[in-house]
Order: sequence, then C-alpha cells, then structure tokens
Amino acid sequence: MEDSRVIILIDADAFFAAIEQRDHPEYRGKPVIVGARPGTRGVVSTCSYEARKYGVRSAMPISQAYRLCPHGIYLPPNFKVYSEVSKAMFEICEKYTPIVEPVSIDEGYLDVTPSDGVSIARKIREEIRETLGMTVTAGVSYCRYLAKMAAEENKPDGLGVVTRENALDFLNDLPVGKLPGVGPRTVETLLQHGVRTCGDLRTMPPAWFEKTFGKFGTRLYELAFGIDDTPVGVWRAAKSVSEETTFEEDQTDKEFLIAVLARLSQDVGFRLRESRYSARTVSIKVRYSNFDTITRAKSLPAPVSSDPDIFQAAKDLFEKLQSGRPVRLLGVGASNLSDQGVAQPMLLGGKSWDKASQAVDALRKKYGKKVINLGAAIRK
DNA sequence: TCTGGGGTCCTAGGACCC
DNA sequence: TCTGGGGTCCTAGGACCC
Repeated sequence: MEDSRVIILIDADAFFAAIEQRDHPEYRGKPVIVGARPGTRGVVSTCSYEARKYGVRSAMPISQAYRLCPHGIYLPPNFKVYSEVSKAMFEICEKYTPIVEPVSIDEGYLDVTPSDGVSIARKIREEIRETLGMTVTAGVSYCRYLAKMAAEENKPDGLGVVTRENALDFLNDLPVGKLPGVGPRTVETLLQHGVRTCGDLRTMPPAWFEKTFGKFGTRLYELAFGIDDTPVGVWRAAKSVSEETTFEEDQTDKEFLIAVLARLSQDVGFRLRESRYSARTVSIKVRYSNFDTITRAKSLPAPVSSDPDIFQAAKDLFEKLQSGRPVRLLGVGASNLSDQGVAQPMLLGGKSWDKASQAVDALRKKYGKKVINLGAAIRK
C-alpha cells in the first residue's frame, strides 16, 4: 500500500426518505417512513430525520414504528427511482476519480490520492445537492474505516475529516461498537473485559487481542490504532446468490411451500444465468414460527444454473426435513459459483430446456419476473 | 414489540485421503 | 492394544453489514 492515501466516503442522508421528500414537497419537514406496509411483517428501510425524533430507526419492525409514530407518512420503496438517483450520484463521484467503489445503493468509497480530499468532498457534496436535490455526508481520511467513521460522526449533511495526526484522539472516546465489524455480541464481550471505548482498547496488551478474538483480534488491534490497508475499488466476484421470502402468516401446507420453493428457485436461476454464473451448491433456508432458523445445503457433482436443477435440489433438501412445523420464511440460495457460463442442464433431456429457459429469461427481462412460472410455482 | 432481504466472512466438526 | 498428522471438502451456524 502506498505511503499515504486520500480516501473519501460518500453516504447519502436518509436516502430513500430524502428522495421521497424531494419528489413530493408535501412530505418535506414530516416524518417519512419508507418500508413495509404498517400492519404487516416487515421492517423500516429508511426514515427521515423527522421520523427519527420519534425513535423510529432503520430495520425496526414496522409495527413498532407505527406505534412510535402513528401519524407518520408510510411509503413503499420505489427501487427503480432510487437506483437511478444512485447511478447519478456515483457518476458525479466518477468525475473526480476513476476509483469509485459503491458499497450499497447509497454509499461508496473514493480513492482520490494524492489530491486534496477535503476540497473534493466539498465539491461532490455541492454538486450532488445542486443536481440531485439531496444531501450527502462525506468522511475524509487516510484509510477506509476512518473515512467511514468520520462521516458517521457528522451526519447528516456534514463533512468529517480524520488525519493521521488526530486519528487516536478521534477514536479515544468513541464506543467500540462504532468500529466496523464490532456488533452487539462483540461489544458485550469487550464490556466483560472492561473495554468500553476505542481508547480503552488501546490499553490492552497486544497478545490479548488474538487470544480473545482469534483472527478478528488482529483486525481489532489495528482498528484501535488507526491502521487499515484495505484498498478501494477492487472488484470482487459474487460468492452467492439467494432469494427468500417471509410469509404474512406462518405456513404449514407442504404443497404451497414446495410451490414457493419453485418460485424462489426460478428467481435464483434467472439471476444466475443473467450474470453467467453456475452453482455447485444449492441451499435452502427455513425459519419457523419461533424464529429458529436452519439452513441445509447440498453440493452437486456438477455446476447447475437451470430452474429445474436448482428446484430439484431445493426440494430434496426440504423434503428431508420432514417437520410439519409452521414456516415463517423460506429461502433458496446458490453458492460455489463458477464463471463458465450457463451449465448444461441435467434434467428434461438437455438441450430443449436450455432453449426454453432462454426464451423465458428473455420474457422475464422484458416484462418482469412474474410473467412465467415453473409448473410447481403456478399454484398459489 | 416481534423481528426483511441480500450479502460476506469465520469457525468448528466430520468425512475422507495419503 | 493403541493408535500419527496433515490436507481438503463439505455442512451448519453465527456475527455482522447495508
């Protein structure tokens, strides 16, 4: 890694909610909550800062949000619009550096070495405000995680800077849970060792880190001391593709569940073929009414990508479970991906399925994924 | 109060092979 | 009767992130 890098994190403020407020002036200044419909099993995707005043947060059950803020404006997400705005946002970033790494729809890292990160961050914030009518928060630092944390501490509509000189001061009083990769479980363990802040972390003996946290301990040590060499902008191939669905009411009807499995298999297959992957491992995920969640996986002799091949494996796995317990969520996944294009189908006598499958995919691409279904998926 | 959907990475144990 | 060590692949679960 070069001696000193200049990294910027751009993070759109309350992204989905902000776009809704931009496009609907009557929503401005009001608590806007984008996510599931109130009264359903679902969560908040994003909410405006007005809604946060009531305690509403991302990922909160929508029913809880509704209790906290019954007069809020509840909206379903409009991903098509958000994707377009996202694309425009990253195009603006690309005017300033070719090294742009989107990490999600509303957030991305830039490497602008050796330019002045603060002045570029200012320009990008300005340009996004002017042309897209929304605000972003930027963080500037010499490494990724500190750029991220700098932004985090300056939300919304802010700009934070962490230099090598002030990195340890910046970290000192921050709770360990603000470090990337340190979630509730790790916070709990750290607390038991008397560690609450990033400053506390630095008082621990070096050997303690690996002893307590294994491989992650080494990373934790580096995070405590402002060290992070992770590069920006390295493309990584997908490792898995999956689809899952939670039912409004727990389901026990096996025929119905199998039909859902078929639909999920089709959706996974479609995405696999679309990105020219095939998969050697197919897995299912089942969540029961008490939230117990199990996964079952099956590795096949050869990679697959056709709907019936995926469905057959998923169905086999499901039937082996033999439990009549009510099901809350069902999922199908494909992993062990390889790049060698579309695999030879094992079922339905080879070639014919291939052709049919291509025709179906073309239709799905054109009209959306609901147009055509595999036999078992049609029954609703 | 009831907990989405899409991912990544890590760990641990068992099977199997040399 | 007691009994290796290493490597790889696979499965299942868990923590975490957006």
